[in-house]
Amino acid sequence: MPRPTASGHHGRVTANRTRRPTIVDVAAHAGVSKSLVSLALRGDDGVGAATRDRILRSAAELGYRLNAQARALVQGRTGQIGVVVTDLRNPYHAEVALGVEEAAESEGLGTFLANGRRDPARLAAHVEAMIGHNVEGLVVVSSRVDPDILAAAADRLPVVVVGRPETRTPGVDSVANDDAAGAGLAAEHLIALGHKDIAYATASNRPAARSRLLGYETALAAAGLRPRVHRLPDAHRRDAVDALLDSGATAVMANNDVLAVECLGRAHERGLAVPERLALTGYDDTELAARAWPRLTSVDQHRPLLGATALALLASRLGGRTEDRHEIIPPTLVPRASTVP
Amino acid sequence: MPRPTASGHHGRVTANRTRRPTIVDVAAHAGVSKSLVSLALRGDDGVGAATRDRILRSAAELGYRLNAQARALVQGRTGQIGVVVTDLRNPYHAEVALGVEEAAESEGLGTFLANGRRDPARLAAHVEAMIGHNVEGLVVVSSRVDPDILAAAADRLPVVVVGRPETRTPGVDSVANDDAAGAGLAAEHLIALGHKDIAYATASNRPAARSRLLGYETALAAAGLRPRVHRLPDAHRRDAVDALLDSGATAVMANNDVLAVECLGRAHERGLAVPERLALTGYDDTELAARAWPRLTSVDQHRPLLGATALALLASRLGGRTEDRHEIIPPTLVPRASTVP
DNA sequence: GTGAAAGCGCTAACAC
DNA sequence: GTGTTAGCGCTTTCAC
Repeated sequence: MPRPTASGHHGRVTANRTRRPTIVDVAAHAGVSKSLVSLALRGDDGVGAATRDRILRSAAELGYRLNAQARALVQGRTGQIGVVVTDLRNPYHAEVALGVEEAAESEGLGTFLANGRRDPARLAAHVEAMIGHNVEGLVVVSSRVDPDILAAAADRLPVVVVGRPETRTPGVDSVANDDAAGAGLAAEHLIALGHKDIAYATASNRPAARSRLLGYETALAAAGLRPRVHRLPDAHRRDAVDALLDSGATAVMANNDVLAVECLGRAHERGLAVPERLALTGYDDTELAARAWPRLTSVDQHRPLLGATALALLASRLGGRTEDRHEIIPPTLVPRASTVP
Repeated sequence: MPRPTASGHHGRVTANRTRRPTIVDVAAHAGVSKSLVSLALRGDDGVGAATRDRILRSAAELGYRLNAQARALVQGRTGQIGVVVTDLRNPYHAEVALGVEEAAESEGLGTFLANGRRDPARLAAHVEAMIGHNVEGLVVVSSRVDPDILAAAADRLPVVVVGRPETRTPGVDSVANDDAAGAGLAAEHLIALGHKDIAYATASNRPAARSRLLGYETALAAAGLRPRVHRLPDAHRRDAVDALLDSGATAVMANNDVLAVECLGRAHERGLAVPERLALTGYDDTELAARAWPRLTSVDQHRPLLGATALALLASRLGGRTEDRHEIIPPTLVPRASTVP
């Protein structure tokens, strides 16, 4: 196949795009061999200063850009890690990803981000695609990826899951917030404020929700109080919230901020003063909590730290660790006006 | 360099990772040539059924995965597009990206996502990195990328900006919400409700904010009302909001939902009934608006559509279009309880 | 200092 | 049907 004749044209603001220049083009332009170009571009000394300048000038003039894939192919490494998240619309995931990115950046690693959009099949496909793109490690910010997929991935590269999957996968590290402790903090906070009738509201029954429930029950038991759990399913949410508000509880711990804010809105509509008649706590410390009125007491899982920890686990695997690790990050209570008048 | 001896081991749940198998390994395992493996894996007919089965079985057994980079190198295309956003923590960006992704997926294109974290230098670096990874098109969900960077990128591949940059860059397509129309909708809504004293609140003076202001002023002028603009800088926000609430306005249009929710909270604190004493509108129709109390009237820019439109522009450039296009998406008013009792 | 040559994993043209 | 070969853009010995 004859090589397409390189046109002399290389306009900057032209729709007339030319073939992407390679080091061979730069070499020809500068009148040297292609290996010299490679060395010069990477700043290797062992290239004369004059030659190097000439090469760099040629590269700039031609608009040369390194082809990362070609380099990765020969070097056998890409310097990239993959981050696959359940749903980027959820700021929780976005902030964990942020933590991963920042930590990766300071390790000199790039990040490919993929969004599963809540579809397990798509999540699995993204995991596979990441491996296909030769990432050097994978952070899965999701509790919905099939363990088989994770195991297969972990057979090729370090994999760490952020969150609480239904089961742990051998060979896969994990990082999670200490849900039981977080719920305990919120419960103890309410108990300390003198509440005797504290209800727990959740829409989910997944591992994280179960752990939080456990923390709630433990704290109440320790104070000799009776736990009371309300399921708030997506359907009939309104009725379930009303039932909760009518239950006589003076405080409600919600499994997350969205649920809490929903209860808050309904309390307003029914004229229930918050926190005087009803104290409310959320979980996650999202923007929603910080901007609700009254501002919502919540539990901060330290999302960026979750992400940074995930990257640290990846790094230590890359450094040779072989035994599995499961990190638990202690959360923090953020008291606000929804509990403290 | 002698090739590392391929160990026979290929355990699934072992930390003992082996060299990644290539088509050569699969070929050896199946007792055929590597080209036959390549054909079989891509489902080319011209491979006997029995042979193909044997090859596929070998591939599965070895845990073979296609090396996307190697394929891209030889094919000259990656089938990937790049999406670079200002800040993924902002759900606006996340949802635009979502729209791009979905549209790309249905075109058979994969997506690399990169997060600029509000840093123009990092945004620029991501744009460059995307080109290095040989994406076939680039969507920049940001109004902060230097025009020179965009121009240089557009010289190599199709580039479309979502949002309102300070200046348009020749060779770069764009998609934006019709800010003036959106602000007009909100203003007309308030005017129709009988408000005579409508203030406009903004913290920004960037192009999008300026367009919204223009739409506001135009609508008020048409109704013979006097416009009144309040700047709410990040510093002294509280005082500025108080001044706004004390100004005698019966309605406030905020430049975005965050600002609106801030005014809303302060109104609650000062006992101003919303919407009876003060009507409020936001912009963006974020989750914040939908969950505030009372629920906030806002303007929906149709974020996923912005993203999908960006991808359509990319696709038509890839199809050969050379003249620039600038799409404007009409927004929609979402009336809620913060204006309508 | 500089250049020639081999090879990363894959595809595609062409022979057998 | 099947195998051989060249080559994508780059890095990396190894000679000169």
